[in-house]
Amino acid sequence: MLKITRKVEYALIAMGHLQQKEAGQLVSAKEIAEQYGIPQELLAKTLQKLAREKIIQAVKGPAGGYRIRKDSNTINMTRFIEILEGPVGLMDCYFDTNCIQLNTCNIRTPINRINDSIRSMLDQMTLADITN
Amino acid sequence: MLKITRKVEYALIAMGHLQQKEAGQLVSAKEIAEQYGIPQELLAKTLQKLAREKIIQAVKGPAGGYRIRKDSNTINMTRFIEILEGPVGLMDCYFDTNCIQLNTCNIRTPINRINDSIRSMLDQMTLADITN
DNA sequence: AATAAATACGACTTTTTTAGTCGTATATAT
DNA sequence: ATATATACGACTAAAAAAGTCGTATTTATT
Repeated sequence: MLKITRKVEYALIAMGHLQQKEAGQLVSAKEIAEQYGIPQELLAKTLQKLAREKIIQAVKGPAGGYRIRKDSNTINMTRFIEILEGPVGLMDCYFDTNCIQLNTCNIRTPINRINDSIRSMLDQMTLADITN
Repeated sequence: MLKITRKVEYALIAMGHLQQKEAGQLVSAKEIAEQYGIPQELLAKTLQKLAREKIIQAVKGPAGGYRIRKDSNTINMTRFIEILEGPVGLMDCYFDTNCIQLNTCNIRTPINRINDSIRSMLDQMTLADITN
């Protein structure tokens, strides 16, 4: 429980790596995958998601790869995680109110308070806090 | 990600229910399961774990069931969750250092800082905060 | 123009985890 | 005795996560 998925783990490792490079320098998914011993295909798909959301920039073709964007370290962790995994919530009913037990449920409110706490913690944390 | 498991969810619902009863009153797993529409066997096993850890008290035989212990609402959430699910950590390496990538990993330290924050949040939160 | 190396992306399979079920033993009030 | 409750391990089913594959597209290099 409360585990981060590999997708996020790999993405953070990659962001950390990109951040160390000089501004504008491109690094391929292959290079990162080899260096950290993670599956290339999976990392690639993960980076593609980040590129779609403009967290990083992708360049095609040989000698292509990914590079950090200037403001990428201002991205907060809630956003980052949700790009890769979808909604961050201890229970589904934080977002989705289709639960049949909603009316009888006696813990929804307090659980969602915890949820708020975790989210606001992650909101206040930027990528730079992790990768620097 | 960051989801709570059903076991914990069911356990919290049950604790909330028990807390509402008068001190010393017994409630069976069956009764709780029926009232909240959750699988009886699963709830029973969950409550058994809590009983083993002295969070609640079990009484066998007809008219038996479970009751709250006087101090059960002073139990902190980290403890409660870990009784049911084992170690709370965003990554396994928070507890287990068998990861092959430990030396090349560039995110272990920062991730574990987040982990500490979440844990200390849960440490400071008692069952009473949830079930009252 | 051809080639090779990179991203893009959906479909698929495998593995792991979580959820739920079942059988059997034990205790105990009636 | 019997019925009803907890106790608990083994098993099965379902869901989620992890990983793989195939194919298309872009583009630097030759």
